[in-house]
Amino acid sequence: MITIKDVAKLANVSEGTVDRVLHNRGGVSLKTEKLIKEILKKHNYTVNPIARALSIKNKFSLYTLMPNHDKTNLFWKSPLLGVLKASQEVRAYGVEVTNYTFDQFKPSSYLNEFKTLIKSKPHAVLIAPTFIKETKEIVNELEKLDIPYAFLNIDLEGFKNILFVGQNSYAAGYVAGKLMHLSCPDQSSILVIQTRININNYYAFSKRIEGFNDYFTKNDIKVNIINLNFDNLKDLKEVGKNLNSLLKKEKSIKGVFVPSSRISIIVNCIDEPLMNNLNLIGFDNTEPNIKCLQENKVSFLISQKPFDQGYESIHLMTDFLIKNKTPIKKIYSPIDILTKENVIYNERDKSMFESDSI
Amino acid sequence: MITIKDVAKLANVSEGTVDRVLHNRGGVSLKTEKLIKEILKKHNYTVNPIARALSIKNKFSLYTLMPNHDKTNLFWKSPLLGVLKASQEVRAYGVEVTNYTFDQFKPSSYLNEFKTLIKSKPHAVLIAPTFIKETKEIVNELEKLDIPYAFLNIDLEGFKNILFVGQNSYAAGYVAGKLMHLSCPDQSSILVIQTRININNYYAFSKRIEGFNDYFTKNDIKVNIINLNFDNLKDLKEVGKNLNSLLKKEKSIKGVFVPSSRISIIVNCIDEPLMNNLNLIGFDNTEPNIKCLQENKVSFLISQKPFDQGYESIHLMTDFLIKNKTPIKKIYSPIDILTKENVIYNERDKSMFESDSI
DNA sequence: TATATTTTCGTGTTCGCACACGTAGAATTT
DNA sequence: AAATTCTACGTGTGCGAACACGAAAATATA
Repeated sequence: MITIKDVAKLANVSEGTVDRVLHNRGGVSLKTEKLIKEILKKHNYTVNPIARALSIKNKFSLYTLMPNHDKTNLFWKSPLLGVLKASQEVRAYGVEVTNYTFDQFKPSSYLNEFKTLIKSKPHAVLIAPTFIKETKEIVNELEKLDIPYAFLNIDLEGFKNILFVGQNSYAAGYVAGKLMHLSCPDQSSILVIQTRININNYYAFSKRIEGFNDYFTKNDIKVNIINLNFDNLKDLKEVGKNLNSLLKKEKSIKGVFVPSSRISIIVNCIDEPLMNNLNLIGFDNTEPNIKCLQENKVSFLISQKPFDQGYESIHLMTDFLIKNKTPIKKIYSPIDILTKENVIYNERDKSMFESDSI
Repeated sequence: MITIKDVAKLANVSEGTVDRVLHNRGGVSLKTEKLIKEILKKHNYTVNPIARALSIKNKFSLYTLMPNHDKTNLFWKSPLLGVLKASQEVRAYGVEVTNYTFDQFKPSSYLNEFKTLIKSKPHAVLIAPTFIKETKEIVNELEKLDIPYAFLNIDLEGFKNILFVGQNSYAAGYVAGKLMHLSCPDQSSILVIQTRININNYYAFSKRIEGFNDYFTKNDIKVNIINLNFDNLKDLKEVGKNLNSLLKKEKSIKGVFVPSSRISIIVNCIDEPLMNNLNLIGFDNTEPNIKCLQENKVSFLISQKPFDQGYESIHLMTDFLIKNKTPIKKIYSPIDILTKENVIYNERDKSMFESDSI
């Protein structure tokens, strides 16, 4: 591994000159520049990222803004864990990550947290743009201040975010359609359950449903899709009543598709006897969802490596900050198909935490 | 982030003393040691891994030994790419990775390459233990020289390897069984094709078949499983003749399971008209296999993130070398279910190569 | 008490890179 | 010809940790 010093010696100049060429900071005559560049190429010099990181004194601040999580709302735990893990790793590179969370059902909370956050004048921001209208306002402010921003998990279009990390919702829904088709006999009815509790990032859910439906139409498969909306998932008794009576009435329903991470809640509303001939497909590997898989209550979960989403975002943003390297604009997460049999091999948040690998 | 210098100032000692305490190298009086330890804990000091890496002069050599790849044999390309990518990253940490490959059909090649490799007295070795007998010999030598070793992709039991990174073959086969069950109507016959060309790491393949069969027996599903062996996959015409005549004769065959990465070769042997009502399931996301998926010739591929296997092994071994950190003994790769619809989102070898992220 | 031996600790250098600062000599202006 | 920029480069310092060397302090031995 050749160093700047070595190059300098070879070119008969000082290290400073080589450095100037490397960062084309000017002040080098054309011929020495050419000579140095040749030597660099010949020995294919690469910076020692370690030394570089050590010597950079600039400290960067990176702020994240995503929904919080609690018992009933576990999805956002994973991205946060990924972010935290990556934060440890990039700290030594002079990047300080600070996390803000908001109530995902309150646009005002989203906006308020942002307003607090922005006071610290961050060098970059990573947000889960849960509400469209408020995101516009936020982005406006960011662009005014010339602060680069990236989107996590939710892929809003029409913004100048430098990066999106998350799943292609349409494709994920399409895969769900295929799995549903595989699980259900022909001519079945399929129930698609939306929960208005998520009117917020409605966009992703409707894309999933669009993909789901398209699978059947594009492949010319005849099914009867029944849409069901619940305004309030908190009132589980009410939900259960409606759901069970519908299932009793429509015996042709063989599949239930829940395009959100809340399938475990739905499962708990359905009477045991009705579950027997039902194939349920949902999203996301939250703990209760995984439990449903393992107890044979859910056939498939579509997952998206949320931990990795958080983890990778931070690393890519760090690269952007310390190397001025613009990332690929969209990083699509895998569309993982989880079953009872493979779910335990899918993710390992914990082991990643034990090993503070490089 | 508190530094050694800071701690030294707080304790009224020099940096050297703090360093001695940190590495308990002795030569520090009990009371100063106690004082320093208290300060370390109070400000919860953590080493700056960057600075540490820079100052460590020890160079470690890490050797890998895995099968080579060519057009007909693509599987081992991915782990190698992962290894190469990780090698770049750990180089700055003073770990030099050198790769040796062998002909996966020649035990002698395996052994010979090892014998060349071992002459360099590596600090650690990562091998894909393709042949059991020869592996015993190799391990013997390694243990005599006190060189730690890890297994990549193939999980041989009864050895003192510090690490295994790869898939649980039994579980992967079990998942394949489930998918086959989903795809085929009840009472079908299912063809399981083994290729003796792989008698070598036969172990993994037989585990996959065991898992596959167990899925049906444990779930009380009646199928008729037909086993077929081909001694020589090179003579494709011969293979095609046998295969096609069997398929023509046994109309009940609705599924074909190939527990190796060679399903694309099998696909190319089957006559188009016979493909129609056939569900094929194979292993590994090699380029030809992916093509088969996309052309609707194969229903599912079970994959195992081979790139990541290589990538992670190197990082874990590096941790082991430079931090004396013994990794978790077995790192199981995900059992990815690939379909036409989700395959493009599954892996991104290339993008990982573009971004030389930290 | 004087000398020898440990124990305990400070100093200085090194790793590779980034960057502020300084300066010799060339080029230009007056 | 003197005074002034400019150009092109060298020097020095710092980042945080590791470690070798050796000095001072503490203890042991005579």
